[in-house]
Amino acid sequence: MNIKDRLAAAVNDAVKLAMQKGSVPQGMIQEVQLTVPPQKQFGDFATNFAMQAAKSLKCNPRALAQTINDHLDAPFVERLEIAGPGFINFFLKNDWLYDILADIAAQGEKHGDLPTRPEKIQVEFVSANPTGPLHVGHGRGAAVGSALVNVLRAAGFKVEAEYYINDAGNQINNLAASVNARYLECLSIPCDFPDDGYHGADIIATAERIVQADGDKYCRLPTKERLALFRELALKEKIALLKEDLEKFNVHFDTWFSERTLHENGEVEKCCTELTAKGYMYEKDGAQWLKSTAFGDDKDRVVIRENGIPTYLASDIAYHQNKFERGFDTLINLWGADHHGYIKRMKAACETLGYSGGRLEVLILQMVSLYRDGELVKMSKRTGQSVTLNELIEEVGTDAARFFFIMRSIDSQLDFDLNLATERSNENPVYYVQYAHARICSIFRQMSENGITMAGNAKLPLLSSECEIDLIKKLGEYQEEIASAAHDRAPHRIARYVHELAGLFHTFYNQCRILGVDGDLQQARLVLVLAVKNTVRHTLGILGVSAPEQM
RNA sequence: GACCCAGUAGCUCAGUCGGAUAGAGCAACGGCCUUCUAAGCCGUGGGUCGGGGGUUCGAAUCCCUCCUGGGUCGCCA
Repeated sequence: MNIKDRLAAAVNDAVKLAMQKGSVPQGMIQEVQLTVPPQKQFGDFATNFAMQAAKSLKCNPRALAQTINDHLDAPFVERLEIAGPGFINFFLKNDWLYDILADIAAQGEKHGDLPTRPEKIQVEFVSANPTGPLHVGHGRGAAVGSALVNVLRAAGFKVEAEYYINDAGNQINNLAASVNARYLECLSIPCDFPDDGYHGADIIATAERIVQADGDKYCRLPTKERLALFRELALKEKIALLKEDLEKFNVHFDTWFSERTLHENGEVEKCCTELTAKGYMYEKDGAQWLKSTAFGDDKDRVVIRENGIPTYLASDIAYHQNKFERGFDTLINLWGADHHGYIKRMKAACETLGYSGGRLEVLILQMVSLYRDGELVKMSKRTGQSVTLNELIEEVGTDAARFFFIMRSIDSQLDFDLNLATERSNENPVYYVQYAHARICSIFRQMSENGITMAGNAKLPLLSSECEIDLIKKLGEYQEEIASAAHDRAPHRIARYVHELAGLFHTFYNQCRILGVDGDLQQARLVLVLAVKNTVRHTLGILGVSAPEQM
């Protein structure tokens, strides 16, 4: 049991004992919550329990706190103070810190991996249409999504990362038509560019590649056949590029799920039949509608159009049924802010399928705006002027881009200033963290060079200066940080945590020498430094940022 | 008209299931390299937490209302 739980239990026992003795009125009491106080002068841990309990027990909070003090049996507590309106501040004997550090040292690189949990979670993210290159908005989704997957895994969940390939529907026909137009253009054959076509330079490149490989031979095909051929060709190429770009950005998917297979396997049809049988579908104006209002949606939604072609929602319903049937307890979808209006109907759709809407969590990621030379760079695919993820990576690097994307709460819009990220990259927080790691690696390199080895029975209580204590405390908070970041689906907390940890390390490094000090102290500090190194590596692993050994 | 997100230091943002004197980075100013990486450290200044009401012992946090910015309201995906 960790120190916090032991302390909470001790407080709880003290209250119960006091109740038995009649020192406080009998009654229901809430769980004892311990927090790390905002200031050191308030101790190692604090609780507002006395103020909370005073309400239900109808007694004076400070008096209750005093009674708890009188009945407390916790030898690891050095002293406590009753402060303000009734806070209880606990000052612990330092032993607990050395226990923590010894424990962390024993875990090695596993520090941060929490015990396995039974829950299976699927995280679906990016899922950009395979009609062109990823842009910076997708990049944010990719960075945050992959970090979320990593933090959930660290927290012990069984997690699968999935990319939903929208390889059916209108946009793919538009893709084919666009490639076709560029192809004919390459061959100087007059043709009109489709109204909804994609103007990106990558489409021209695709057409040029086709011309290079096969010349004008497709001109002789009937338009319909040519389009079908180009559709497959372009799709294959675009998906390959997506995979390549994402790998380069340190984003890996366990499953690439094709929308088309849902149609081909008859899952969309099966799903509609099922919903009709359940009475959640009805006909109106020649179309088939989902009665999504039955589960909180603002209006019912068309599933099968008047022309008999299923809507995007139809495949999405079948897709989510497919996900649930694969045995996931929870589905997490990471969507762009422009899709928030889609949440209600999707949750409603899950309900019609018989799955609680609560098992589908939709995280909304706010937009990214790109600035160059102080001016907003438009990211429209249609204009072909968009800055791609690839270009961003080339300019600022994967590490900086990922760290910046993840560092912020998903609820905040992101202004990405390219000039700042490139010209002044030395001021990036990611370097600050990586530098801490590189410094540590340097220490260990010199340790080896000087023939120093780690003994294994270090006298940890020698680590008694304030900066050492602070560092150990921070390390001790890591597991909880993982758990809460996973629980709240908030990977940005890990970025902040490691930044703070790196800061405490830099302070320590400037104040305390590690190599060349007294033998026992040197050993103890090496244990501490190794623990920091392992923890930094672990966090950077979650963030998908490299941990350089030299900078 | 409805819905979602945001509004906190000069700038970019944390903190939001109520807690103590609201934090960090950048920018500004002043110090620290004969010793493990100065991409670092130490110090200083900087705030009506968008406005107004309410609940509470206690509100940046909860409720109501208004204002501003962004996003969305399709038989597109």
